[in-house]
Amino acid sequence: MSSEFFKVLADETRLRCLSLIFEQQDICVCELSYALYLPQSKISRHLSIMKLNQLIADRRQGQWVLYSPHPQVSAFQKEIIHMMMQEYLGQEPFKTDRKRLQAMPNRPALNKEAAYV
Amino acid sequence: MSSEFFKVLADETRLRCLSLIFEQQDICVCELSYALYLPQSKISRHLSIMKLNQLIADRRQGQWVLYSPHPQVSAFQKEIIHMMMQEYLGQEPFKTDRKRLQAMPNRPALNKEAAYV
DNA sequence: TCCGTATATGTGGATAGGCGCATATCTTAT
DNA sequence: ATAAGATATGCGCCTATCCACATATACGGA
Repeated sequence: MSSEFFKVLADETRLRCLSLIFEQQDICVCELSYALYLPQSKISRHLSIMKLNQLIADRRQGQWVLYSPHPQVSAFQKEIIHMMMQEYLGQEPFKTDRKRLQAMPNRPALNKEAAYV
Repeated sequence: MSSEFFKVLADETRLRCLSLIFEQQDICVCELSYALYLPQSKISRHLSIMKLNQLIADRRQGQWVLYSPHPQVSAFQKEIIHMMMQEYLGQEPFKTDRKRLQAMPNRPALNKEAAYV
């Protein structure tokens, strides 16, 4: 169905998560939950929808599950996601999401290189 | 809400109508209904959603109501709509919609210049 | 092994969205 | 005035979607 992709984008929580994932490349659920200030279960469910639709991929990194852009996102989808980011990153609630993430103490994903050792 | 625009795009019937409207500039409900082979009431309702969201505008032309791209569609929205068209026009059901429209007998909008006289 | 942290998911409830059918309104032609 | 075509919308139904809360599972450290 041609509208599937847009259905995935038709929720603000998903747009907020998606933009952080495409920015950070690797980010875990608790970071998203902290940045968006929303319950973990809500974040997790939206991530699973985007994962089912092949927009994002996940891999376990010890205690955490890191989410990243799916390697098979089409050029079309990538372009739209980037345009969406260009349009919205300067606005609320996207701006505050970034402020909160920056201010998060002990961000797990920042230690992901260390975790490889 | 940042996801409003994508909500409007999250329905295949609306994408099919929208692409015809942006292609034809002026098209009436019965033409869309004929091209998409869907009940008039269904088309009409989806048009009203897109009109509410300022993606399309309508004006009465005698017996018909002609729909066209809304003059205040943002650059962002316009780009996404054009990318959507580039992505989908080569596919079904978009292709068949165009075939049916081309084959429609007595297309009202084709006489719109005559109607001005 | 036991605990704390991180994540996913079952469940039920509330709401939104889409649909078909019938009907009201508007316009033109007879 | 009446009829026919074009369009919008009220209504009820059904399904999808979103949510909060609780719970299950997985992992790492003590």
